Amino acid sequence: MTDATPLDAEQLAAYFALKEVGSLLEHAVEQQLRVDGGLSGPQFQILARLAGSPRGHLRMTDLADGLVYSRSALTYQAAQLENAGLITRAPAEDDERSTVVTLTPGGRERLGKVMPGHIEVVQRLLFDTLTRDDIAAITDILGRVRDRMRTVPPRSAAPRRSTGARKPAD
Amino acid sequence: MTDATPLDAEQLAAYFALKEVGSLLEHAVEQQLRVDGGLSGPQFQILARLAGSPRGHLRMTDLADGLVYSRSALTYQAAQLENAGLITRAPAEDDERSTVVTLTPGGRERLGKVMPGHIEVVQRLLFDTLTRDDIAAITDILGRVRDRMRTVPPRSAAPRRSTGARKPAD
DNA sequence: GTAGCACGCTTCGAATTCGAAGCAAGTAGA
DNA sequence: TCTACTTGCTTCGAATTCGAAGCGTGCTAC
Repeated sequence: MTDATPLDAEQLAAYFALKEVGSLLEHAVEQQLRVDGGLSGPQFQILARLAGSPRGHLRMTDLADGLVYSRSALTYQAAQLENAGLITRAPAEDDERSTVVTLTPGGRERLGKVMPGHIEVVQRLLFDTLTRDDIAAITDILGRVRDRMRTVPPRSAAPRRSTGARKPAD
Repeated sequence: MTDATPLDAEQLAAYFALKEVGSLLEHAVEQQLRVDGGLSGPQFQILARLAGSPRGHLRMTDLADGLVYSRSALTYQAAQLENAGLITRAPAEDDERSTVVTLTPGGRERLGKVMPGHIEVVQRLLFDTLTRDDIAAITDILGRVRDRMRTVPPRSAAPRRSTGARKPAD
């Protein structure tokens, strides 16, 4: 069904803009986090999610579901954060398999230290340029896209043409 | 969380939607590229930029400017692509310092092999959900944001505080 | 012409990512 | 209870990223 209809110019522009903005924003944010609080982007996300949860603790799986990282990367970062004293890890009481991650006071404090700068960067880079209508528009549009992405099957089916990938990357 | 002039709910939603969509799209695309043509995202970007340039060749610096990677990562990926026979590298004639990267026929072919699938994925994930108006809207909005981001100084310029008082995560 | 600085790219070591494989705990069916 | 499957997390090795340092080349002032 999808003919090789190339993306038209409008679409290409939208696609590139999306990718570029995402990357630039991410870079700027990571820079700020590192300078202000010695946190990496992933680490900040973990702490932020914990802070946002009712009791300041979540299972590893719950954490992973919200993030885009692999399980193993999460394990790695959790270990880093634990070493830094920002979180603790303990087996869940009701299920020995699960690991419950808890935000320590130190973790909460660190988060408080970087939040103002974080907000400032996002404000300056992203929202200073945008009107409320703009914000509403992209929230609506990207929200729909996100739901769609979470729904659509991961396309394990190869495309019809030139199956084979006959030359691995070497 | 604290109330230190936080982003309001609208802004937060927009911010998260942006980050999430960017990440999901990137992951999906990388998956497809690897399956269809054994290319990584960065590699694809390099080839695509070369293909889009008038003569199929660019200096390393020109390449780097368009991408978000560090110089060293670009060098690494260029070496990979050269080994795979998809590009060549040669010193520039007019400036011995510069390296000119050229797309080989093989590189062009490889690009042709992955493009249909690439387009399909982007179509399915991103544009099937969007109307033309949506597309125009995000192109306009994100285009403005991108220009802004490329312009605004990296924030170390204005507040020159904390020359050495920064504490790494340890 | 030559010293000094700027530029373009590469090399280096450390950190972080991923997927696959491994291990322990839970669950269901006999 | 025993066996097999599922689930949750960690470990492992390879690949990729980054910034700092290194090395030629080009430019400018003297």
